Amino acid sequence: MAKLEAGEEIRNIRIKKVEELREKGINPYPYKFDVSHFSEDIIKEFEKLSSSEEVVSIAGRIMSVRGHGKTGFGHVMDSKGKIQVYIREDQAGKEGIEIFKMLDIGDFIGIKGKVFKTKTGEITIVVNELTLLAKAIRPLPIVKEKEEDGEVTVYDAFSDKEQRYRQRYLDLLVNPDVREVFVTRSKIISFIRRYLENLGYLEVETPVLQPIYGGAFARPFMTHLNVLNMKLYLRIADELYLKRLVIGGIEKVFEISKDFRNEGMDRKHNPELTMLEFYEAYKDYNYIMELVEDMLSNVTREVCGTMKIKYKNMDIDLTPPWEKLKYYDSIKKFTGIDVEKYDLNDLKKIAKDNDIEIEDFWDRGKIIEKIFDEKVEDNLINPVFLTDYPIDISPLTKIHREKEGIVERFEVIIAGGELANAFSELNDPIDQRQRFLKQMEMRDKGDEEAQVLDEDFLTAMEYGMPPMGGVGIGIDRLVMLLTNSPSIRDVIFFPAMRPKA
RNA sequence: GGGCCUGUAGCUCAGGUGGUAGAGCAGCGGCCUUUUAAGCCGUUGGUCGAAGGUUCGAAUCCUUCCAGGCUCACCA
Repeated sequence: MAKLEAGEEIRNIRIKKVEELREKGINPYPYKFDVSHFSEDIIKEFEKLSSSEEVVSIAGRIMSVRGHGKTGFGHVMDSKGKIQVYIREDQAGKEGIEIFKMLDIGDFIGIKGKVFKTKTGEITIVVNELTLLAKAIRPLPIVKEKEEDGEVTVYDAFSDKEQRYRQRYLDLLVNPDVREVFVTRSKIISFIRRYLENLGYLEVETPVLQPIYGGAFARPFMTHLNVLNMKLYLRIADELYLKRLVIGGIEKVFEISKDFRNEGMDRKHNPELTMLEFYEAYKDYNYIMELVEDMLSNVTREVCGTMKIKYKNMDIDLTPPWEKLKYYDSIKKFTGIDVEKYDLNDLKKIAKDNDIEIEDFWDRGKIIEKIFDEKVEDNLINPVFLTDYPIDISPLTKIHREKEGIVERFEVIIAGGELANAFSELNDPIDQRQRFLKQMEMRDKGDEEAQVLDEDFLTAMEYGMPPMGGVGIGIDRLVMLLTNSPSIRDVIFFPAMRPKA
C-alpha cells in the first residue's frame, strides 16, 4: 500500500471481514441470485403475497441495519425502492444471523422469505435465507430519514455538490430525487424519438470526428487521426451532415447526439452537450414551428403531467399556441430601439450608449444580437417563437421571402433561455458559398467562432438540395426545464469537472 | 477572467479575539427475538484542502496555490 488514504481504517476492517467470511466458507462475491420480485411489487401485491404465504426473493443493497440480539431489521434497496426485512434466528438459522451481524450498509444481499406486516404496520420480509451477494469495503455516505405524518426529514444528507458530481453513483444511491431527474431525462428522449418516428423520420448517426466542423458558432475540440496523419475536429453540430443525407434522398431525418464545444462551463454550458436535430424536405420554418410546438408541449405533458410547469421561481405555460414575435419587434418592445432604422455606425453608438460591449469588426447582425442577449432574452419567460433574424448571424438560413436583410429563422425562448433554433434551410448553393465567404471574412477579422467554408458540403449542395425546414433543440436545457433543475450539471450524470488536485 | 463564499472524522457540521480538536450519525466491543434517525453501556478514528510565513506556540493571523459553490463577464 503506497499511501494511507482517508478512511483506510474502515476499509481494512471490511477487508478483514471479507477474509473471515471466506474462512467460514461463505463466498463474499458469488455469481448470481434469482430475483422473483422488486421491492415495489411486494408492497403493491402485499395482500396476495401474504395470504398465499408465497416465498419471495429480492436482491439489493442493505441501506440500514438495526440489530436486536438474535433478531434484526434492515432496509434493502433495489432499483424500484426500499423494503424492510426482518431476520430472526429461529427462521434464518444461526448462519443467517451470523452473516447479518457482519453486514455493513452498502453490501449487496439476496433475501428469500415470506411477507408480513409488523405491528407498526410496515410491510416486511421475514428472512428464511440470507445470501451475501457482494461485500462493500468502503462506507457509503449514510443518510437517515425520519417519517412523521408523511413528512420525511432527512438527516446528514449527502449534499456536497462536488462529491455528488464526482461520485455520481453515490449520489444516485443516496439521493432519490437524482434518480428521478435521470429517469425523466430518459423519458423525454424516448418520447421525442417515438414522436419523430411516428411522423416517418429516420434516426441516423453522422460523424463525431469531422475534418471540417460546422453548423454552429463555437470553438471546437481538436484531435488527430494517426493513420492518415490528419487533424480532426469533434463536431459542434450535426447540421451539415444531416443536410447531406437529405440531399441523398432521406427526406425526414433526425439525430440525437453529443456535440462538443470548447467554450466556457457554467450553469447552462457543459463542454459536451446533447442535441436533437431534425430536417424535413419540402417544408419551411412555419411548418417546423408547428411541429416543435406540438412536440415540446406534448413531451411536457407526458413527463410533467401538465403543460403548466414551474421553473425556479417562474410559472411557465407551454400550452399551445405559443406567442410569436419578430426578433426586431422583441428588441423594440423591451428597449424601445428600432434597430431596423439604424446603420452600422448608429448601432455601434447605441451599443455604447447602453453599456453594451462590442468588438470593432462586428457587423450589424452581431451588434443587434448582442443587444438582444443583454436586454431582451431574460424577459421572455413563457414560450415564444422569435422570428426573422438578421442575415449576418444566420449563414445557413434562407433569405426571407418578403423582406431584405433578414432570414427565415426562429428560436424558441423559454425561461429566458434559448431552447431551439430553426430555419428554412438555405438550399441555394451560390448564396451559401457567399455566406461562407462572409464568415471567413469575419474569421479573418478575429471572430474565432465564425463558421468555416466547407467545400465538400457546397459540392453536395450543388448537386441539388430540396427546400427543407430544420431545427436544433438542446436536450440538456429541455431536461433542465422539465425537471426544474437550476444547473446543467444536475441533468448530466458525469458533468465535466476539473481533475482533483 | 472579476467579486463573494466554502474546504475540520466515512457523512452532516461545531470550534476559531492564537495554547496542536469536538458532536451526532457511521465504525469497533458488549447487551437486547417487532425495530425504524431503534435503544443502552463502552470505545476507535483527524498531518483541521496544500505549501510557505509570522509566533515560544497556528485549525485559528498573513501570503500563495489547489478544488468547489454562487454570481457577473464571456459563451449559439
